[in-house]
Order: sequence, then structure tokens, then C-alpha cells
Amino acid sequence: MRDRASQLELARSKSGECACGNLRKAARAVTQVYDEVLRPTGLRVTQFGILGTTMAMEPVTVTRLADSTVTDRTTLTRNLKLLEKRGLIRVQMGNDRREREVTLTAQGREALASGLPLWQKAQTRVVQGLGEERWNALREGLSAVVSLARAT
Amino acid sequence: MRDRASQLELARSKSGECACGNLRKAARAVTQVYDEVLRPTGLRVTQFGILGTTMAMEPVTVTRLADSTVTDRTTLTRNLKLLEKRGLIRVQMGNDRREREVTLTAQGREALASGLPLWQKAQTRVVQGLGEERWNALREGLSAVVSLARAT
DNA sequence: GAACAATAGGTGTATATACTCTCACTCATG
DNA sequence: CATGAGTGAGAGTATATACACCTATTGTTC
Repeated sequence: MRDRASQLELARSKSGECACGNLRKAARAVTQVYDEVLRPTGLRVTQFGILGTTMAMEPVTVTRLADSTVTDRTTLTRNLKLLEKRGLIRVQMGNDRREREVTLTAQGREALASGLPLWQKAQTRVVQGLGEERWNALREGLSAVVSLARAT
Repeated sequence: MRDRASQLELARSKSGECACGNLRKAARAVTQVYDEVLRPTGLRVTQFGILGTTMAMEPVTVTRLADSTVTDRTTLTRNLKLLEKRGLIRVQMGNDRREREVTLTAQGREALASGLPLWQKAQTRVVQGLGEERWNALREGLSAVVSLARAT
């Protein structure tokens, strides 16, 4: 059963089981819901999320923010640049001059506060659609997956 | 309690709860595991997944493949182009000349078969790390999320 | 205190993703 | 069969993502 043909049969039968594929698929699907709802704000869910996390951690360095969101540091650098260009965040040198400290601007806080009801709308749609119980289970599963992947 | 300050307090407290943010975070984390393991094949998990899905559905049109993977059609077009350039798939005109039919090449089947053990390694790491039971619950939750998002 | 390791960050390049717009083709309808 | 609606696909543009490599600063060790 180790010949090429049976390997291919195996691949065919397993093509829908990939943990990564299923996670990415769900992320794409849900991203479209949130992006659609957030559209009036001119922000995507990724950007809105960075604003929220920054709010919760500020002042915060690029690396700490990247760790917290499980994003590559260089990815975050580029995402931050877009928000900075729009005047929603400030990125300035820290005491340790290797570090950059990220903070929200007044405009950024405004954008976050005014987008919150829209975010809540999308969130409610998903959470109620799943049901609280299922949502809690999913949330826990996602959290476990992240820990597991990071530990590797 | 509807003033700006309390809105911001709310945003701060909810910044970790976002369904979309959590899904995307988990997808990033797991993608790194799979991409790392698949590295010897020169394929990323996205590409490997497209090969697998194509295998299961071939011959398949671009739109049907896009629907099945919950990917925007234009995204898939670009992903397919990379695989075509490497000679792993063939994209040719269908009987309905608007359609493009995607099939695996011999080289594509070879890549899929030879990458399968590596994929299995990553998959096992995640599934066993979570435990079968939790993994099944997660899988079901992801599936529900996709249905829900698509229905919108 | 000079040399080197360690840490924080950015650039170049490549893939992944989706929206808008456009083109090509098919089909239904008169 | 002409014409317009509907369908399948690609191009232009912009964001999201990460790896390899690089620079600047800090800390450590002799």
C-alpha cells in the first residue's frame, strides 16, 4: 500500500481534513463578514484589531505587539505603516533607542470608538449564529491551537 | 455610558474577543507549522492544499474550485498561476469556452504524493496536540463558522 | 573600554488575499 | 438571428503575510 497510486488515493481522501486548510478557510470566510460590516469605517478587521490591541497595551513596542498578535514582526511593521500614514497611530523612538513605541492618536481613538458598534454587529452575528456554547468551545480550541503551534 | 471614554474602555476590554481576530491568529500560527514542515517540498500549505483539492475534484473549473475553498476567484487565479508555472497543474479551456479546466500534471501528482507524509506529520502534530475529541469539536466549529459566514 | 554577542527594527522579495472593472462567451427572448 | 442578460475568467490595485538579510543599539566579557 505504499505505491504512488495508493498515496494519491490517500491524498484525495484527506484533502478536506487539513487542520490548516480548515482554519484558513474559516478565517477567510469570517474576514469577509467583518470587513463588509466595517467598510463604512474605511478600516479592515486587521487594522481595527491592531488599533484595539494597541489601545489595550499602549505604549507598546513593535515586537511585543507582534508577539501578542502572533504576527511576524515585519508584517506588523508594514501594517503599522498604513495606520500611521492615516494618522491613527504614532510610532516613536523609545528610551532604548532600538525600540519603537506605538500609541494611538486622538484620531485613532476616535476611529476605534466609532467603529466599535459595527464590530459588535459582526461579532454578534457570528457568536449568536454559532450559539454561545459552541462559540466558547471554538474559542477555546483556537486558543489551544495557538499555544500548541507556538510551543513547537 | 455612551460617551467616548466608555466606548474606549469597552474597546479595550473586548480587544481579545474578536472572533475574526482569533481565527486569523490561529490560522497564522498553524500555517507556520505546516509551512515549516512542508518546506522540503518547496510548496506552501496553501499550494499543497490546492493540489489536494484539485486532485479530489478534477477536472474542475476555476470558479468551482474557488467556491469549494471559500477563496475569491481572482485570488485563486493567481495562486493557480504559480502552480502552473511550476508545471504542477494544467489550466486549459473547457467545452464552454468561458471556463478553464484545472487538472494535475504527472509532476503535480508526484509532488502531492511525495509531500503527503510531511503533511501527515504536521497534521498529526496538531491533532494529537489537541486531542482527537477537541480536534473534532474545533473542526465542527470551523465548519459551522464557514456555513454561517457564507449564508450572510 | 574594545570586541563580540544579543536584541529591536527595517528592506527586498515573494506569496496570499480580495475588490473593482473589464472582456469573452453563452443563453434566452423577441 | 440580433440583442441584451447572465456567466466565467483575468488585470489593476491595495492590503496581509512571512522569510532572508541588513543596520543600529545595547549589553557582556575580558
